[in-house]
Amino acid sequence: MHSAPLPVSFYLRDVTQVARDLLGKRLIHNSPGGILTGMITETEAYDGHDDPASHSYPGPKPRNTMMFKEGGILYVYRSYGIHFCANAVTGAEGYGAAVLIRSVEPESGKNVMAANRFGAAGVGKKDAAVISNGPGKVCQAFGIDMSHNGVSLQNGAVNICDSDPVEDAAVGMSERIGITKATDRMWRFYIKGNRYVPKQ
DNA sequence: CCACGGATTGGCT
DNA sequence: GCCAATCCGTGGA
Repeated sequence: MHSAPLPVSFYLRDVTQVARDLLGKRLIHNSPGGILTGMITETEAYDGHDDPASHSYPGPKPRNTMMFKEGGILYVYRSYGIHFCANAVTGAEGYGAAVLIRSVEPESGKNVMAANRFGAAGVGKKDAAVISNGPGKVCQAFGIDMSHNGVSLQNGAVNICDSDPVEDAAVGMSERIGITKATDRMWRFYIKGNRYVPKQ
């Protein structure tokens, strides 16, 4: 029931393995509005070497600094000038890989998440499936922004805690969404049939 | 200094 | 299905 944050060693493995194993784990944000938790239902791997789609591909830059830290921290970036996307950094110091959290199934704090997404007046008036079924939506619902870039996932306000593994038969794989490079790699992982996972 | 475009989303045709 | 919104890192002049 009460599970511990995943240890740093969990993240010091191949990024595709971490992306797959993060399915079913619990994302937790002890936010100003209350404790928010949800089960990770969809991820994508971005490698530190030979992956043109990765932000780390051009090498260390001001924006991607956190990707090159040791695994087990959060990398947040602004997408299309409007949204934020959250990643779990993986690999050793200097490697430059991360797992994008694309969708989450809300567990605790659903009303706060709905308020974060739609405003207080929108709570209870929108289809729940649309609260966190995309990377920008996850960050908005969970109240994650650039202030969380680089925070530890073990002992800060944002954690990822252990939970029951998802069996192989329930894991779907596909090419990554929304990219134009290295589209041949099947580095998107999701829980089949989950209503918070789009494009199945 | 300036121009370009993206790991997205939601609204309109 | 198409496309605008909107920021800022990055790269070329």
